[in-house]
Amino acid sequence: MLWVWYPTLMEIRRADLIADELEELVFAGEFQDGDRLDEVKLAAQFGVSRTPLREAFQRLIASGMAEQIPRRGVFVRQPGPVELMEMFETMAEIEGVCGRLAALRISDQAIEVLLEANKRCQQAIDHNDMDDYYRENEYFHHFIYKQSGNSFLEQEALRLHRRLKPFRRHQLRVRGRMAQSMAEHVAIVSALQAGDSEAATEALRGHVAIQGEKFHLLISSLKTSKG
Amino acid sequence: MLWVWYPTLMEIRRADLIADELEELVFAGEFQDGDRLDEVKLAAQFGVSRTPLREAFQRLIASGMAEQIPRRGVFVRQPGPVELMEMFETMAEIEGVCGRLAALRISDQAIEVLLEANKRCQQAIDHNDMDDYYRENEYFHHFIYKQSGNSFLEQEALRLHRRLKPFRRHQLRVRGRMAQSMAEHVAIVSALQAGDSEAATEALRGHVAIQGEKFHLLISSLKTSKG
DNA sequence: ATTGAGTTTCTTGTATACAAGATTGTTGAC
DNA sequence: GTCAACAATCTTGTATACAAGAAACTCAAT
Repeated sequence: MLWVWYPTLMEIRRADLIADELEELVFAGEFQDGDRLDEVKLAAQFGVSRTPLREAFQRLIASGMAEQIPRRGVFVRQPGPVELMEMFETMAEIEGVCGRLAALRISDQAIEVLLEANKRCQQAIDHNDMDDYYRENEYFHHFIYKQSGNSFLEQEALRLHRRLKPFRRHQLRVRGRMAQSMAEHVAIVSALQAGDSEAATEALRGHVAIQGEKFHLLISSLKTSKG
Repeated sequence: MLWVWYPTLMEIRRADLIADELEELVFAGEFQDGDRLDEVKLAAQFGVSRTPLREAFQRLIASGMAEQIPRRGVFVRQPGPVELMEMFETMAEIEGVCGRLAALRISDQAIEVLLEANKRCQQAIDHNDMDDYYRENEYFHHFIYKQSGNSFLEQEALRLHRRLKPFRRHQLRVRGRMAQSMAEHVAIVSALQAGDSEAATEALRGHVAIQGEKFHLLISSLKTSKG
């Protein structure tokens, strides 16, 4: 027998909603590294019982945002400077890989899309609209992940990209960073257009890695992300 | 006040044990793609209530081994041929990255360790001991992940390596594969020793990618993994 | 004041109870 | 026989109850 499944409200599970909210809270720096996630307090806060909370915890644990010690509790794990550097380096390498594969597989049509995206990035710079630039930049990168032609890799890249989001947010404030970033984008598209996988790898790796290299900026963003 | 924490039995949580067992069952091919994980049946099977099971499910879901449809249930997701190819390609690229960074950072002492590991690999070949070779090969790769000097990347590599384990298992049975694999190992160590990041990347990428290229073998291993 | 055994309280892990959506089965109209 | 409405049943999602380990507290001995 056959029936229809309406993909209307996919999230009727409070546990999922709570997991989302908790992730936001951790990203927003509402918790210090090592803070215990108090089941009872949070249950009261969210107006639910402990059950859905504990399911939500498992999601945070699996994504590395929290750690569970049996019979002790669940503790949030904020990445320290070293781990952050490692995460940025990994992101840079993975983006490099996406670029490599994209250079081998991208279509002319997709190149056009990237050129359009870059045009919008340039407009954002012209208007000095940082939020807009951030949005367009994100689109640019996500689109390249997709052009790797490997949706598994794409998902992994998206996952890490999302995890690093809160630490990348303030990077564009650095004087002249937007313009530099834009120039790198142009170089990236050129490499992709030329089908030069080497150049695409290097361009993307460098483009992302630069964000991880400002050690003091990272640390300060860590310290100020709370307020 | 201070107290001591004995890291004796870390897993007193039945939920964690069950998650491990479920992962094993999925890896072992006990479930078909799309099979529903029946809470009540499994609860009876494991001799626990639904609660720990549902927590275990979240772990499978987070690792992509199962999918949850609200109000419908949790369904196992076995990768099809296409996704498997993508996962192997991603693994190859990530190992390439590990090799690249390792070439830049590996110590002479670590090189010695790899040479020793290769010696043991060769012995396994001489004795035609496939299990032993498999074990030594795994050690070899894990050790290279570590030499990337990036423990975040290392963890990601380990995660994917583990996820692909069931599909790599039968690869060594291919005629002459062990010897070829061994030769590649030698080339990899040479590249690392020379500090040649390019060569190390290529060598590792090729070494892993070869496993994903036997499309029919993968498919057949998919079909026969059940029996 | 410090230590440590014994006790109390708190928290987690699991079982069970209950509510609501999803599936299946039945019945009657056509 | 097909289909639709309705009812019965099953399954999931959440709340609550209970058991046991961990942390905090008490208080006597030194």
